[in-house]
Amino acid sequence: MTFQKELINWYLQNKRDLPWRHTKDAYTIWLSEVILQQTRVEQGLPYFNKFLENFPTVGDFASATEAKVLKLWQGLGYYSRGRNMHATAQIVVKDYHGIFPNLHDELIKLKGIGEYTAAAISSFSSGEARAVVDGNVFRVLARYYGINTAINSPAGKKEFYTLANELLYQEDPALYNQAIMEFGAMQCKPKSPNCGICPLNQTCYALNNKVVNELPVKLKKATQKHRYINYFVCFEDGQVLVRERQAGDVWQHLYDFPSLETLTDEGENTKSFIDQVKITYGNDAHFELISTKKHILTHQIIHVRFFALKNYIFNFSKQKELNWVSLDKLDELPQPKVIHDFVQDYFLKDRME
DNA sequence: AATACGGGGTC
DNA sequence: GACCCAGTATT
Repeated sequence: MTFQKELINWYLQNKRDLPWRHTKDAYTIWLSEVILQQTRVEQGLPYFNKFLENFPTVGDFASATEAKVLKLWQGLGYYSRGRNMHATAQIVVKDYHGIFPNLHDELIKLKGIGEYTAAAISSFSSGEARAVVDGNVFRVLARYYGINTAINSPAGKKEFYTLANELLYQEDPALYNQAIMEFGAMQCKPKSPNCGICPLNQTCYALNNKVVNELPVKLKKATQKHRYINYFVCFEDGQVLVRERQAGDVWQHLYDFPSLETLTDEGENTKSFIDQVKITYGNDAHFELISTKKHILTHQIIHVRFFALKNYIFNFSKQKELNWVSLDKLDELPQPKVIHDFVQDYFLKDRME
């Protein structure tokens, strides 16, 4: 049997029953594909259901506020995906009469849709012959064909895309694309795959040459940066002072609190930290540590401290992103996970959901 | 060509 | 702690 037919045969016997596999609707498939970018199926699944419930059509998505979209996205990470989806939904309503494109060359123009997602949506919804190349496909091809070009180098990308499109099963691109990704996720797993039961084990280069654990090759990532963010929680008359995060950093357009960032782990009792607080919030400002948390992101390790702040002065005219909100309103705002956890614990733990 | 962008799961 | 996940956009 050919490589392609082995994969399809394996897929038909082993595939998971996933909701987006029951439709050819480009909008629904777009929802699933963007949600699943850099995200495991198990993590993305409840978000897919939530988005489809809240936004049954692309028109519903387009007419929502960005804050509503980000609130639904809360906890999923890589929030630009949500913001780009919102922008794309509005483009589709405006320029495509609300009919989601299903051809690669149109899809690739839209925000948040790159090579992978354009291939996925077009093949699944229109049957277009475009090979998907995601983390699973890189791994399956690298191992089976013994390719040691780095998958995150430009040369590697080109090489893998070329091979993937040569291998594409022309009779049913959608089925083959699903099959190779599912095979990578379930059988040809990153760590300790069970090669003994693999239908391709007789002809797999990596297995036959004992390099399964060496492939695929990936260039090492940069080291993580440590950051020290001190949040100041102001709570007066049932209202909390929140800050909408702006462009140029993580969590764009999500809400947190006024903060002071330090370059090193100073602690809250050093003179320089106390001076910085007084310069920022006035000489009478008083603060008290509530809790600390280490929050790990891909490129940074954020050491977070929460303080209760009293007797402060804010220059609201200079910081338009600051706003007082009630606890009910706060609960409706999209927040980074580290903030949401704090808010739940500190303000809302006694409330019913 | 490198880096930024989240959060969770696995070993 | 290191690596990975149905990647994309920006520099």
